[in-house]
Amino acid sequence: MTNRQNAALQTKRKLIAAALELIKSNGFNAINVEDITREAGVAKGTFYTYFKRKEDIVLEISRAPFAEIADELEAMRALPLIDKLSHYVRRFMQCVQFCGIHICRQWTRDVLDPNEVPENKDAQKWQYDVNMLQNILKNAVQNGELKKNTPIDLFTHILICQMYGMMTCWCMSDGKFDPLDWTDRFCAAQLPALFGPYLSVKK
Amino acid sequence: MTNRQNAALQTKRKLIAAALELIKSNGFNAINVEDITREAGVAKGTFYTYFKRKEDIVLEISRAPFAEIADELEAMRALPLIDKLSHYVRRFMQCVQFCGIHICRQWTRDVLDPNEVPENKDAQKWQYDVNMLQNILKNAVQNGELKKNTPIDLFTHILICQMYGMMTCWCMSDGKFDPLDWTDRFCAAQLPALFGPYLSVKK
Amino acid sequence: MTNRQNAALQTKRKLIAAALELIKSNGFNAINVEDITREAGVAKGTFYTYFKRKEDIVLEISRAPFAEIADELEAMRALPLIDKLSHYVRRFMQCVQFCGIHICRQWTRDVLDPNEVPENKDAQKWQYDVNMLQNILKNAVQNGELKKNTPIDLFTHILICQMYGMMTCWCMSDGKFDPLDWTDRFCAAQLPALFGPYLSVKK
Amino acid sequence: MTNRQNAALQTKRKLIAAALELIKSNGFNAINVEDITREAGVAKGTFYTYFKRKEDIVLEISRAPFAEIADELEAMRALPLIDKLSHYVRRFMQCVQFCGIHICRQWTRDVLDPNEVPENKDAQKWQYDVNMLQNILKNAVQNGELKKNTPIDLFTHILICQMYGMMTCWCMSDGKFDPLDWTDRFCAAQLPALFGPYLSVKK
DNA sequence: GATGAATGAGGATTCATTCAT
DNA sequence: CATGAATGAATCCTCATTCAT
Repeated sequence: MTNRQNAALQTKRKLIAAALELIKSNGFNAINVEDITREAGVAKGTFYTYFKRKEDIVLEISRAPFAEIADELEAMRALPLIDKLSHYVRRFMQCVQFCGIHICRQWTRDVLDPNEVPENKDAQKWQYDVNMLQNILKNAVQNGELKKNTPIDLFTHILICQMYGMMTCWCMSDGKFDPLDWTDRFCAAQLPALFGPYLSVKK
Repeated sequence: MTNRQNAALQTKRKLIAAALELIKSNGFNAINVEDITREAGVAKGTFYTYFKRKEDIVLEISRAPFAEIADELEAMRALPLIDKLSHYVRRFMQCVQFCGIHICRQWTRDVLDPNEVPENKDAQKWQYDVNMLQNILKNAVQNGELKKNTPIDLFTHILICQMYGMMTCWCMSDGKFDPLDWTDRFCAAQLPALFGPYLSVKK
Repeated sequence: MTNRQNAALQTKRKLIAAALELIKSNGFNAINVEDITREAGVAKGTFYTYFKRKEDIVLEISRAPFAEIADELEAMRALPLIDKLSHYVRRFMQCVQFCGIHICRQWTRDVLDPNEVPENKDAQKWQYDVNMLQNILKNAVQNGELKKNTPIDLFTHILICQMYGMMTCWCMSDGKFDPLDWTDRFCAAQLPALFGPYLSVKK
Repeated sequence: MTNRQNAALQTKRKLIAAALELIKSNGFNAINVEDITREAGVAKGTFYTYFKRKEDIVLEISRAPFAEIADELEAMRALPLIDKLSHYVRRFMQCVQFCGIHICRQWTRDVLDPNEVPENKDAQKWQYDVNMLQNILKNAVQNGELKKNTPIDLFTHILICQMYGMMTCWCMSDGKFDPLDWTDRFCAAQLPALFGPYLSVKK
């Protein structure tokens, strides 16, 4: 990578970091592009060197934290399924909290100009999360931890709804609903009940 | 009711009906107050006779359909708890679909001017839904259908999260996730597993 | 007309008058909508109550002066054709000068958003001018002043080109070419030469 | 010419060709410098190696085609004046059509920053065309084809206006007015009528 | 209660141009 | 000569809201 390319990468990172802080504190609508560039220490126009629209930086912000989860799962192969799922859900909700209410709210925003955004970005995030969860369960079936007749699709969607539901409750309850608090209770109450009948007997 | 009052009520209904259709089709941000009044056949200023702010009509839109659910529950007292809950969840998701993605998205919107809106309206809706569900369970305990040690609070929040989660999946999956379809599967899979241990034995 | 309608009309007139002066002095691109409204003594947004786009006021500006010419022609029925044409050309060029170089230049501007402007406004002005000239000649044939075999279409276009050509020379010569000065010389040199063979012999 | 000079010349030609096509298709305002360089296959900054301002490429585009006309006139010395003029006018209008409506419109544009453009470029083009036409007539007087009392100045301006007028009609009629079509009719109708009295008798 | 002209704050976005590499 | 990241000026237009009629 040349020096120039490196400098450009740094500029983009500064913009993302600045946007994360500002949106967490004030909300997406309450800040403008100039706020972001001022905080990042670059000129206003520089924003548009890296992002086509103001909205585009939101997805960029949440990409890095969630990407870490995937890495961690690799390291947890040996753990029992229930623990692995608990960990995944907990980490997911941590990322949600890290991003903050305002960024989560933004995920469900109107897609402003569907004509110019052929691939629906919201759908992308949803599909990405569905896939990751599905893989965890598929692997569990493959390595014999779960029985072959486990309804993977159903369980995947139950868990996704639970996670997105906690996020939405957090956003709509104005903070009354603490997602990390409930995450543990939900996992303890539901995961054994749901997966119990499909766990292979360990010797 | 005088003629004038009646005419006023009609005007308000025309505005709500116009707004529902326009927001469902185009999204809240994509339409303006003039669009609504034009569709309703009244002058722009008339909107502000009935709503203090543009945002206020959103809650008004969703009020009526959800209010019907409460009425129906009255009529279902005799049903077994699982059936009652299944019915409630299904009806809730029907209302969600009736309101449309754009209005659901609006529920999680930033509160634009917190100074002027002392009571957080988003929280109100969330609290309203929590309360209704909680009452169903409390009644079940009171009439002996559920054991006294039933973790009502936990179950209430699990169900609320499931419903809001389905709604959010619907919004974020761009239609791929069919909420009514999954509602039935979720109820069939989860309600017996969760509540089974706490149901009183019927003689 | 009610008082409110009357007040609205006055507002529109103030905007047109302000725009004429500002564009004549500085050019269309050099001024912005706020300049116009400030000069007219109204709020910025008021401009858009009367004009959909900034460009739209240009045609409005030139409408009134050219409309006067049509009225005057009525009053000149009795004059000989050559005099009538001379008068028309001269009055046309006076209107051109009245509007100023900047507004004339604007007539040939790119139509910014053809999708939203179904009827090409530039073509409208050109067609309007062609029609008026054509009518003068047609009437001359009808009342016997011109022979029936007069090539009306050719003469109409020659004259239109001459007038628009003087206008363009004025715009492109940066003032060196004086349109009114040349108008008289052109009329004196060309009108008799062109129309002479087709004028009916007077007794 | 060194290799480097040659490469530079090629780059400039690519830019001019790219700009011609893009402006013809979309108009000067609708394209930006990056469009031109992308089409030409060079970097954005390269544009400014060859042109001081975006506007400057417009005159460069039209220079080559019109320069050809001057060369052709040399070769037509022997032709009778009327034929020579007909040819000139026709070739001029061909160049106008070759450049396209958008570039012609650009010729009458506002001079954006008069302070930095001491010599008015629009005036230059107009003066250039006036001079060329004037020379044709002056030569005709010198070689005896036209009488000494021929009003050269008047005829020059009549013809210039006719040519610029056809161009403007073309631009303003949105294509309805076909300049080449009318060129022939105008020349046939006007040139003999105007110049007839001043042509020297040939033996 | 209805009207609709007037208000004016508000911000994303474009893009010509520069200049260090 | 070529590059392309960075600059930052420039402004049109929208639209929620008010209020005199």
